[in-house]
Amino acid sequence: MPELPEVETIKNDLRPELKGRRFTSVSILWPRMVLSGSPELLGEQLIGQHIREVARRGKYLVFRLASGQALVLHMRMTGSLLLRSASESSPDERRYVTAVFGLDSGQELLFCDRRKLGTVALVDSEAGLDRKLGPEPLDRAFTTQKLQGLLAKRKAPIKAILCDQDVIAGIGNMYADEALFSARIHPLRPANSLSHNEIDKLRNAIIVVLRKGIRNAGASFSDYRRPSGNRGSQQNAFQVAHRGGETCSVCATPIVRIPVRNRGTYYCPKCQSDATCSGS
DNA sequence: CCCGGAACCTGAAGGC
DNA sequence: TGCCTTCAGGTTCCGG
Repeated sequence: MPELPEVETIKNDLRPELKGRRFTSVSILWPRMVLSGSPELLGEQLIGQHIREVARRGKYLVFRLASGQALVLHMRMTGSLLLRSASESSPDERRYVTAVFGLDSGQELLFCDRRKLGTVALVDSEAGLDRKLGPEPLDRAFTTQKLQGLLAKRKAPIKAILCDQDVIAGIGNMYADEALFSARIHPLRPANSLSHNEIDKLRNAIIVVLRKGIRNAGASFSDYRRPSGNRGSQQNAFQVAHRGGETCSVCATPIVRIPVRNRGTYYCPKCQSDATCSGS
């Protein structure tokens, strides 16, 4: 489940390898992953193009091309990117490959995706991404005041709002739970019920939790791998995410799992008091 | 506009 | 052992 820290790690790993490289071949094994036109057209337009920059916006990985176009990839839940010398990938790695991008370095970029939900699109501009995504939580512009504005008038559970890409770009199920635990806020609290102090704590928690995730190269609970094939280590550092039944590191109360918008949500019932409490 | 639920996707895991 | 059900969660769509 690549969220912001996972995609950021992929970007950081790929950038030095791919910057300045040229696409020499494109092979789409799962046609439905291509959102822009046909797989054939994607290949036609991509082959020969140089990669000017590797970037990230929210959970999207963006290859900025010399032509001004951009190749935009999304891993969804089970997607990963492996960078391998041509034909050096193992059968295990090949098993779920949905696309192969050949490069003039002799390397191959493999899009691996067990559930085939990942997507790729060649776009003329990144403006479409900016239109549909909220602010980057690690930008300076993501202030407490900004977050307060985003949460105002939203009465849905704060957990659901944090995962809404229109509100903030890049936070998903795992890091939302971690940020709420760190800020000691119950996941079911209506977003507009948070006090200014709580919003301030939440903003700081979001930033700290995401930065820690990046420092640990992301969380490899299931399919996520770095382009080298290595795992991240953030899964070992989570306080509550995917830790149902284990004891809270602060108060030893068992971590509870509840559905919020049909998503598994982990929290400490003592540290994150209750949903009706309006905080201090 | 806002909210919640369903659908999409398919392998893994667990029950019997 | 094997069949069946349930689960996973990012995004998109739809109805209220």
